Amino acid sequence: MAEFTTLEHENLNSVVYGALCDALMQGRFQPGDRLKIRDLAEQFGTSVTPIRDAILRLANDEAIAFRSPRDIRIAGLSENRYREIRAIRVRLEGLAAETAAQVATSADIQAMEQILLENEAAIKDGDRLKGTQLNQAFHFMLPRIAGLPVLTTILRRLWLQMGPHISDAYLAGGRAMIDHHYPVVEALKRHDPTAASMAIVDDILLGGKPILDRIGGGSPDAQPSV
Amino acid sequence: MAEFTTLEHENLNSVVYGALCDALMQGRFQPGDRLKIRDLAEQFGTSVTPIRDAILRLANDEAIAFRSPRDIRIAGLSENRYREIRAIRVRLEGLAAETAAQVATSADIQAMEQILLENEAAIKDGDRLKGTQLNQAFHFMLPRIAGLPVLTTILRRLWLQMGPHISDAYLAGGRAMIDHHYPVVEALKRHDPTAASMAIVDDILLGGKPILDRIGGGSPDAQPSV
DNA sequence: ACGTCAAAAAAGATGCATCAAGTATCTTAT
DNA sequence: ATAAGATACTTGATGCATCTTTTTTGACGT
Repeated sequence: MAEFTTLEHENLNSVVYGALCDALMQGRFQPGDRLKIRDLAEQFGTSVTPIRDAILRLANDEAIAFRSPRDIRIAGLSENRYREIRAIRVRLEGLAAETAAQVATSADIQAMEQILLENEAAIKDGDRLKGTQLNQAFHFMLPRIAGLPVLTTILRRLWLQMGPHISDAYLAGGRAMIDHHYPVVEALKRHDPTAASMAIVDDILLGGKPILDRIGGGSPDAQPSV
Repeated sequence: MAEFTTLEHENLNSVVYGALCDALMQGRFQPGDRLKIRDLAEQFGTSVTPIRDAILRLANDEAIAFRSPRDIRIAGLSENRYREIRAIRVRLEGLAAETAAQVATSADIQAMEQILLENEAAIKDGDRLKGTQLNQAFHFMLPRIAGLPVLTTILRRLWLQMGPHISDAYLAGGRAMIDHHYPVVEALKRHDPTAASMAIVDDILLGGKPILDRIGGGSPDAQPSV
């Protein structure tokens, strides 16, 4: 029974949701920023209904929070919560990398190398926005190659929560973000699941260090769960 | 700045969402069942707005799908998708079990044993609904003990998708579901993270076998990702 | 200047009317 | 009797009015 192909009916609410997701992932919102339904409705040129729909979905994603009944804001991110998200990403992106290493085609690998190339250019140009986008594109390539749509959705949601918190810390890390990407591609080339997993874990933990430093006090990773 | 306590403003939409979530988790919907906003509005005694809000959230959770522009139905679950969900659960509940084993108090363990006790009784009574609920309660206890709220949310969403598909298969497995729970508690008692993780993985893979048999053809687990 | 409090403005929640598009039913001609 | 076309109905999407509560603002007193 069943197996519905999720054909996206481009509702207005989906359009608004997509636009807000992009904005969140690109760091165009700051934590604590307030969202007003009527203001957004005016910006998007719609009534308040599709905006409310999109806001509700984002709240369901825990990307935005209702601080009080009439106060919608970009959600905060405590150090503990960020550590939890990181631990989850380690497990899930590890799974994605393992699976991807087993099934990656040469076209897949070429696509990843293309992203790395463009990412280098973005870093050289100091294009913060493009760098952020390409970093995300790299990470989302793994579950896509692995053919894991559920995992992709989960990661997208986690990134929605991280988005407003990584923008400032991104450039602070310099090349730290992209340096760890090369071993991932190498492992995929060799079809080595274990190496691919270890490489992406390194990227999450080491490359993500500046983010943690910004959110928390930058204390050593004493947490057992990694 | 930041760190908003997610205080649930008991909106009507939250009430409806919670009720529908419960219904889904308890297997009170069948895959392909159609949902009608106006009908639900009448059942809940509200206008259509809070119902739409709740439906939209469930669609965002991918628990329900819009088959066509005016046709809302309980989502289907392909064998591949179920396998993916299972692989994700293995990783995430494994993480939860490891962490829980490190921090579990005697009160935590007592609570888990209490669930097992009630679950035994439910099986003896042939109370399918209660058995399903207690099985879920057991699984959600681990991330709760571990103090991993993000992980809890992810698992809840996965269960929302599985709910309509496990009800029938539950009793078919007989005691298979609860048998694998005891080693988990034993591992928690010994504060043995590895054993706890392995035990819960066993439960997911072996205890969940009848579900896979029902959804797919019950073919051997040839998939690499487990 | 600063804090307090009340009036005014704002804002999300809810309900409802209407729209467009699909579905079912009925009519009518063959 | 059947099938094609027309009509009526269903249904989610969208827009909007209103309600209640919150938030803001500004006057006032200290």
